[in-house]
Amino acid sequence: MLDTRQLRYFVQIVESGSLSKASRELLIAQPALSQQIAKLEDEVGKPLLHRSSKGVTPTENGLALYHHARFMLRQLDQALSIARSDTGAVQGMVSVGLPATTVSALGLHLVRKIRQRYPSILLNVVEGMSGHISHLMRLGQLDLAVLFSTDMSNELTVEPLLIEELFVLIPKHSKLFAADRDSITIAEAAELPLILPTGSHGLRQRIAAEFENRGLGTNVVAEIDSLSLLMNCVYDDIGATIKPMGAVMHEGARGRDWRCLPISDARFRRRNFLYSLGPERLSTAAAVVAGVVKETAFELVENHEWSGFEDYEVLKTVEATSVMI
Amino acid sequence: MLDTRQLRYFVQIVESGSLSKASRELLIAQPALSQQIAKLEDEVGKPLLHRSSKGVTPTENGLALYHHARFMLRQLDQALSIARSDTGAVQGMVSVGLPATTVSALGLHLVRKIRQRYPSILLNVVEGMSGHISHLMRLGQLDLAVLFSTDMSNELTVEPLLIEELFVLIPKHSKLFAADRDSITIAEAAELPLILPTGSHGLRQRIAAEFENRGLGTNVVAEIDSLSLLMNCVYDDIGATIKPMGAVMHEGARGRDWRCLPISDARFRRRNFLYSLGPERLSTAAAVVAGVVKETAFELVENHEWSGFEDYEVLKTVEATSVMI
DNA sequence: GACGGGCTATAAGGTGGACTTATGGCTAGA
DNA sequence: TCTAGCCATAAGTCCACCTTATAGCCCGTC
Repeated sequence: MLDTRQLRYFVQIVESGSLSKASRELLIAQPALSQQIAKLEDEVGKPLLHRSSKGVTPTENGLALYHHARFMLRQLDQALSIARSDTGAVQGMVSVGLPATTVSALGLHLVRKIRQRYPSILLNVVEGMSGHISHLMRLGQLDLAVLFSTDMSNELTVEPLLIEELFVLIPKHSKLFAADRDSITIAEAAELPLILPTGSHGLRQRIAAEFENRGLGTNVVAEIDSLSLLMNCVYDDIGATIKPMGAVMHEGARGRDWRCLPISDARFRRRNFLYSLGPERLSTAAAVVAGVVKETAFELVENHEWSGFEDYEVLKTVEATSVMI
Repeated sequence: MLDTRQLRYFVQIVESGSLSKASRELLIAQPALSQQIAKLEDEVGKPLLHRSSKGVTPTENGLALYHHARFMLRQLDQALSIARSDTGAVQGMVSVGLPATTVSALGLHLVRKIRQRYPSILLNVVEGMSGHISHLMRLGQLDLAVLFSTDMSNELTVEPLLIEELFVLIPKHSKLFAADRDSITIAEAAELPLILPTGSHGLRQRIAAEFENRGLGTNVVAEIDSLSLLMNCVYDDIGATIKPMGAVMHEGARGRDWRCLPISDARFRRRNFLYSLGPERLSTAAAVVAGVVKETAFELVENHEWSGFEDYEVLKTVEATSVMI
């Protein structure tokens, strides 16, 4: 377990460029520094410094640790001053876990709003696959998370956020599907080469299950867990994918055009839920951020700039072709 | 100085809701925890826990520290794994200091590019007034910074980035200046009520100096160091301000319209420079980010979506009315 | 009301980690 | 060759963090 003292010493050594100089600046004997650095290197398992008669320079591993250590020491100062402040202001660190498509759909608007309304809130957005986000939420490492099911711990609060529809996504220039079609059947989708998340992921499993239920196979040509890499591969026409609109919302700005084909006979939909820590552990700042998340989601639904986002309440009247995933 | 062990104990206590339960989970005697928490409270100077016979709950200050501590403990794990990794990949933490208007002009594009091209780079964007950014750069707490002058330490590398023009900014609905005018003279600007940064800031001083050189006073009605607050006040028609285009670049998305009046007889321009740590301390990741910063700036200049950004090289042929601030 | 169990705080003692001084080996420059 | 600067290792000291012991408060059950 890294220790702040070790990090402080290490940063000073890298900046002084020498153990003896650092020892003078820290007012500590040089052999103590030598021992502490040796101990740190043992703990990391790699050499962190090149030693010479002219002093020390960091190795690549040492340099990586140096930059990280510097950031963290700054965070420690911030933590102290925030913990010391008079309460009442809406401030502090709030950690929000968002799946990648949700980051694309909501992230930028959320960050803007928090920044402009609550400049004292330090917003930490953690992006990951939903399995990973739910793991972090369970570990108590997040204040808020957007997830797709309601099977989580009783200690967390959960409320519905929105419903998103899934589309078959291919690049505009794709040869995989007739250019004049603006929707696709589920049987046609099953015939396409598909790029999906790996088999352990919820979305993948439920799509596969729906295909099976209709006697269709899945023609998965690649399994990729990184949204940006997955979208890059799809754009190379390696295969199609099935994702909510969030996956392409900022692709236009990158000069990439997409076709988003609704599945006409089986409209795949996915519920989004907002999880938060229970009230006794939820900070004022996190409660505020939760409100802004909900507001941002509401605006996404209401302004209709992008299709495929629906209010959670509206879908109480269920379409015959709707498939909840 | 906060210590990681203290933070680890504190987080576990808050999550267990009791010192005795936390001591069992950490495999440490309860009195040791009691002493460490008392010590932490001494250091912070505020109570962090409410004690009762049923256990403990965090105070507001305790809750703020809890969330911050959790984030930092996660960062420690990340630091360890990054320091342990085999080198060669472009990864690690990179800290970039950007003034507020530069964040507006470049920040979102920069973050997008880094995220998509180098997902292993953890980009830490530090926003502040340029005085503060240059202070952090001098302290060695940043890898890169965008600043407006070249009078910094010899140990840093500096290169020109772009030139931005300053405009008198008022809301579209403003009564401060005739609605049919699309430029303003410097004498007219001096007559306006102005909201500027405080007197110690470079921009403020240079604007005041240019006014004085022409026998004009400055009619400053407010001094505000926060760009968002300053822009809010300007939008309330309290006064005008003088800023680069970056100050309004994302205001349209908030439903706020602005008039950006070039000063016709004294075109205020400001050079932007990119500072970086010297080569022996610049990580591969930071060098990569520097390249992306330059690329993003270049695109801003080239695509002409916003006026007032010029390539550094082009302005070697100097306009008669140009005033370098 | 008595008892037991749970809670946190304080005191006192022990020990190992973090410091110190001492020393040695290596390199570079005059 | 000598001097100065560098980092590493050894041995000794001391103090911070742990331990056990104890006390006080509370709540629930009988």
